Amino acid sequence: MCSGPCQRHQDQSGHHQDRINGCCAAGGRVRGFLQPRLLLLLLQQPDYGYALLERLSSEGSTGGVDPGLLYRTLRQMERHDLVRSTWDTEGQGPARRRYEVTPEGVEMLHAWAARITQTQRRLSEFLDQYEKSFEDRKQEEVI
Amino acid sequence: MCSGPCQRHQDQSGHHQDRINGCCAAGGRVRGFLQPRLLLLLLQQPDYGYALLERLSSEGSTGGVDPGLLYRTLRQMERHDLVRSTWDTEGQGPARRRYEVTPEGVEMLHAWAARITQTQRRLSEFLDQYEKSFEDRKQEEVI
DNA sequence: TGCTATATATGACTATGTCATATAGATGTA
DNA sequence: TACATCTATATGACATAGTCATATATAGCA
Repeated sequence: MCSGPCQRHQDQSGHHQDRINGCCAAGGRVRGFLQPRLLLLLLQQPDYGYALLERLSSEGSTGGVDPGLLYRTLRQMERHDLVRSTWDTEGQGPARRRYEVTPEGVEMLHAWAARITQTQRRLSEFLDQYEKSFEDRKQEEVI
Repeated sequence: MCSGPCQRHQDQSGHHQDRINGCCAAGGRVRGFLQPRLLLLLLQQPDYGYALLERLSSEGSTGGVDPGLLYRTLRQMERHDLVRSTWDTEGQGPARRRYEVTPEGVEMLHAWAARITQTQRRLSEFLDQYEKSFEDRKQEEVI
C-alpha cells in the first residue's frame, strides 16, 4: 500500500506528517533491531563505524542504516558499557574509533536474542489468526 | 537483563533517561504492532475502544496496551480512512464510539501481514547467525 | 587548488509508546 | 442529597528509535 513517494500523507511543503509507520516507508526496517545486530557483528569481529555501515548494508536490500543513527547508537551503547572503543590512528585516512563488545554486551545480546525469540512467537500468532480470518471469510463467500 | 524496576538508568527524580529499548522495559511489547492487531480484531468483530482494551489484554501477559495510546491510534486510523466510527448511545453507561474496518483498512491489513512476514524472516536470519556464533565459540573452547 | 573518498558527528524533526491526568455519564449506597 | 466507583473517551508531557540534512576533518589525486 502506497509504496514509493506517497502523495496521500504529504503537506504542502512536501514533508510527511501523521504518517503511519508501515505505510509509505520504503524500507521494511524493523525498529529496535540495530543494537542487537551491532552486538552480533562486533562479536563476530571488532570493527569501526564506517566498516560496520558497509557490513550492515551488505545484509540485503533492507540492511542499510543511516550513518547518523549508527554513530549515535554506538556511542549510546558505549555509555551503557555494552561496547568499548579505542582510537585507531594506523592505516590511511582519518582516525577510526574501533569498537569491541564487553562482557556486559554479550549478556545483553543473550537478552536480546530471548526477546527476539518471543517477538517471533507473537508475530506467528498474529499471522496464524490473520490467515485463519481470511480462510473463514473465503468459506463464507462459498456458502 | 535488568528486569523489573531498574536502578541503573534512573536519574535522581526516579525518571528513566537514555534507556535502551530492550533493557528495563517490563513488557516485551513489539513496536508498531498495535495497528495491525486492531485491524484484525475489528475485522473479526467491530467494537468500541474500551472493549478492545479488554480483548487486547486477554491476549496474554504482554497483550495489554495503554488506553491513551489505544484511543489515539483508533482516531489516527480513522483519519487515514482505515476504520470508520459511529456513536452508540444504546446500552448502559456513557456513549461509545463503535469502530469498523473500511475496505482500505482491509487492504492495509494485507500490507501489514506481508510486512510482518518479512520481519519474521529477518528475525529468523538474525537468530540463526546468533546461534551459529555461539556454537562456534563453544567449539573454540573445546579446542 | 579543487574534487572525491573516508570517517565521525550533531541538529531538527517524526512516529510510536509510557505515564499521568481530565472529563463525563450511569449506578449504587450511606 | 452527596459521594464513590465503574465505564468510556480523550489530552498533555515526555522518552526512545529512526530519518534526513549537514558539519567537520584527514588523505589522496588530478
